[in-house]
Amino acid sequence: MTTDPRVQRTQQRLRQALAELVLQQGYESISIRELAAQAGVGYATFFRHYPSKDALLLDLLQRSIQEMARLLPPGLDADPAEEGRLIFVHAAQHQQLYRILLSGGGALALLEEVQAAAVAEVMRRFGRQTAPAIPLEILAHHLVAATIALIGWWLQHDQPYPPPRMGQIYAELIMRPFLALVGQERG
Amino acid sequence: MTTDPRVQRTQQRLRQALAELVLQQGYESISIRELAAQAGVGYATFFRHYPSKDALLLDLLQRSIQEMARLLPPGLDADPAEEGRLIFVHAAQHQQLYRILLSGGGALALLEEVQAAAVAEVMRRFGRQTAPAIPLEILAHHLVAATIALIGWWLQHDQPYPPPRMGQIYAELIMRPFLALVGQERG
DNA sequence: TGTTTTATGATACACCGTGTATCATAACTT
DNA sequence: AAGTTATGATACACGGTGTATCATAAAACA
Repeated sequence: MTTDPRVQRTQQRLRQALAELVLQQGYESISIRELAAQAGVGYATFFRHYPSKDALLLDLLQRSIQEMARLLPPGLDADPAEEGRLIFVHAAQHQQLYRILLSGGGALALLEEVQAAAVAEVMRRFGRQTAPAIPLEILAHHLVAATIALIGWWLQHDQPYPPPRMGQIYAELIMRPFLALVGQERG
Repeated sequence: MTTDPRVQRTQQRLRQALAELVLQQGYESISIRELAAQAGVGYATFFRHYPSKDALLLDLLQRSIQEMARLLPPGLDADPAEEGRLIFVHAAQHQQLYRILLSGGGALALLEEVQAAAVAEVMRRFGRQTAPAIPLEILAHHLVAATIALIGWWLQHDQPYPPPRMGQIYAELIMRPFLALVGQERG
C-alpha cells in the first residue's frame, strides 16, 4: 500500500480530471493526453498509475459505489422504501457517473464488474435464508439488474419523480417480490 | 437503390465476416483491416459501403431482427410459464444474435429501439387495466428490462437450466409480481 | 541535516488503426 | 462492343497508445 503523497495527489488529480472532462464532453472522446493535461500531469505519468482509461473510470466508479454501500448499512433491510430513497438520492448526486455506467459507453466491462460485486453482496446477505424456489443466484442477479434498470430509466427521463417516490416504487416493484421469493417471510 | 451484383456481394461478405469474427473474438477487438481480410475484400472498399464498424453491425443486426420478427408467433397471453418457455427457446435458437445485442458492442442504439418497442407493446397490452399504484410506464420498462436481463444471465452462463425451467422462473420472478402490480387480479 | 529512494515531467519513439486519395483493372450495364 | 462503375492495391496523413529514457524534484530515512 503506497502512502506517498505524490502518488495520492496524482491519482486524485486524474480522477478529478476525468470527472470534469466527462461532464464537458462525455467519456468516449476523451484521450489520455487530454486527461493528463486537464489533470496537470505528465502524459507518461498516467500509465504509471492506470493501465487504461477504463481502469481510471473503474476506480472512480468503485469509489462512488463504495460510498453508496456505506449509505446502505445492513440494518436498513427493515425499511426498503427508505433504502430505495437513499439509492436514488445518491444516484441523483452522482448522475454523470451513473449515466456513463448505464449507457454502457466504454464502461461495459465495468458495469459487469459492479454488477457481479453487487450480486455477491446480495448473496452474502441473503445466503442463509431457507432455500428459495428460484436459485439464489438468479434472484440476486435479478435484484441488481432491476435496480440498475430502474435507476437508468429515472435518469434518462430526467428524474420525473422525487427520490422518496422512487424509494416506494423500488420497495414495491423490486424489493417486496424479491423478499417474498427469497423466503424472507419465514424468518 | 443499387442492384449491382458486385455491391450486393461485397456487403454480404462484410456482414458474413463480421458475424464470423464476432463469434471468434468478440466485437471490440475487431479492426476494419481484419474485417476486410476475413471478407476477402480490399481495405478501402469497406469505407465505400459503411462509414464505420458500428454501421456494419447495425446493418447486420437489423436484418437479423427483421428475420426474427417474421418468425415470432402472434398473441399468446394465457400461460406466463409457457410464454416464458417460448422466449427462452427462441433466445437459445438465436443466441449469437442475442449475445451481440446484449453485449452492447456498438449496438446500444438498436437495443434501445428494441426495448422501446417492447415497452410500447406492454403498455398497449395492459393499458386498459385499473390504474396501478406504480406508473404503468415504469412497470412496462421494468418488465422488459428484467426479461432482457434474465435472458442475458442465462446466455452468459451457458444455459444452466432448460427453457421450461426458465419459463417457470420468468413466470414467478417477473410476470407474477408484474401482474399483481398492474391490477390484473381485478380483471 | 545530509543521503538515499522514488515519483514526476518532458521528450522521443515504435506501433497500430482510421479515413482519404489515386489509378489500373475487372466486372457489370446497355 | 463501348461506356460505366466497383474493386484491389497502395500510399499517405493523422491521431492515439504504450514504452523507454533521463534529469529533476519531492519524499523518506538516518
